[in-house]
Amino acid sequence: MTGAPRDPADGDSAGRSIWTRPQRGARGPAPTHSRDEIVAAAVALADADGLGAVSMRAVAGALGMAAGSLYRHLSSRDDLLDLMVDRCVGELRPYPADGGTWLDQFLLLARRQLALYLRHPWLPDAIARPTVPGPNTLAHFDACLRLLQPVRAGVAAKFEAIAMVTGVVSLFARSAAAAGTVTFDHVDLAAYPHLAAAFAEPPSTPPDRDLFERTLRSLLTGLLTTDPP
Amino acid sequence: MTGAPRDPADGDSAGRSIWTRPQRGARGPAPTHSRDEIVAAAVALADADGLGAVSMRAVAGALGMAAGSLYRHLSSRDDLLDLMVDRCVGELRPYPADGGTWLDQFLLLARRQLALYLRHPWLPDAIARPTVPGPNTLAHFDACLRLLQPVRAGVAAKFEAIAMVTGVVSLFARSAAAAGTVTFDHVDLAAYPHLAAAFAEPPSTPPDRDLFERTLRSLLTGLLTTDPP
DNA sequence: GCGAAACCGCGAACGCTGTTTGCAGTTTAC
DNA sequence: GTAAACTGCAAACAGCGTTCGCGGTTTCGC
Repeated sequence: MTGAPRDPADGDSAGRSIWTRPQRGARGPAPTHSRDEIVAAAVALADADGLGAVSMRAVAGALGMAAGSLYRHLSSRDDLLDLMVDRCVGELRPYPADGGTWLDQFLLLARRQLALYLRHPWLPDAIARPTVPGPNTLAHFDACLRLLQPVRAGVAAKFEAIAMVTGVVSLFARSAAAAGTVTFDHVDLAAYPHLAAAFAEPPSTPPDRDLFERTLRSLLTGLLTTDPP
Repeated sequence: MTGAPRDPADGDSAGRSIWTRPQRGARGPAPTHSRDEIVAAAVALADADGLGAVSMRAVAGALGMAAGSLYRHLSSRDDLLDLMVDRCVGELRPYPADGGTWLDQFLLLARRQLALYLRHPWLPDAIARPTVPGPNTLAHFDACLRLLQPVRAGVAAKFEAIAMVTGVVSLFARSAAAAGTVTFDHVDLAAYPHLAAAFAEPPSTPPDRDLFERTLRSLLTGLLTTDPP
């Protein structure tokens, strides 16, 4: 007979999130697949065909298990996405050690972040969702705060700056992924004189090789250096 | 008898998009609902309960029609979202007339954009999707290019700047909408010394009242003024 | 050692989604 | 006046996230 025992996948009423939930119970048989295996399979699926390809049935199928079985390890697909995000954010380790300007260090981390988002093009979308920060995300935040230690600004301003940098990196990653996607073909530009003029111009020089660095540099100095503590 | 006539909702093989498709045929009875009515109902739904509430059945239900009937006017839900975006972008009109620095003018437009995104919190998400630009979006682009006319920079750089501003405005809108949502409660901060120190500090002064303007100003000057043509 | 409790994986279901399709009924063109 | 074209509807389809009850397996307490 099976009663109504504690389901480890439950929210547990006290707000037990995926980060504090034990990976397996202490009583039953060992799970045939670990949580890490599941998350890794999901990340592989997302890397290959985007976030939309990460369906419970697809993830389960990739591991040779039934869709419903996933709910022994996770309580929802959102949980899975949170785990995927945190797993990939972990790839940012190790964080830059001290040495150099705080700005240079921060830009180095931002570059690594951009590379990460290009490696996992679905990450910006997954992060845009309301997310419960996991250990790796917290560690990343912590590292950012450490780099910003020499900056004389309030914590609120620092948090804003960190969030803004993450957002701008996402923008760069998205625009890089969407390069060549947007097309103005088959559009009658007669009603848009400035657009027409812009397209009539000879293709100007590509804006800048280091647009990324210049953008973030001006952004960070603007946000943090002129702000009184 | 009903053969296989040209379905106006078809992509039409020649890439006939939603923007070039006629609103109604020339032969049958008049549609009981116009395309604008449908889009308006969808926008109302999204404003009230988010993009997720914009299902074909919900939109159709709000207008007292069947779900399938929507496909007489649109060829997909993506089409509907494109129409919604362009409809709301139309609220940016009229665009700032000449008078003042180009930067001031551009910031004024950006402010209106931010207000728009706060009025329709789903807009950033709908815009993040790959989208076919509609007439209002094109007009907005055109207006941006007009404002940037006095700037000596290549068109590519201007396009980058416009996209970046739109993106940053989206970031501000999102962070404003998510204010108070993110919580670090019930998290063991022992392993994250800098995070712990940050929360231990007395709540510092709110970073800045005009963070928005300062950010965009430093961003735009960084992107456009130091760039050789 | 043994019973009971807890846990795992499975398969079938539920309600929801976007979309397609045949079927009237209505309007217009020729 | 007939035929073509169009509209709307109801039903269906595949896929989605999620739930539930079921045997089989492992571990705890005695």
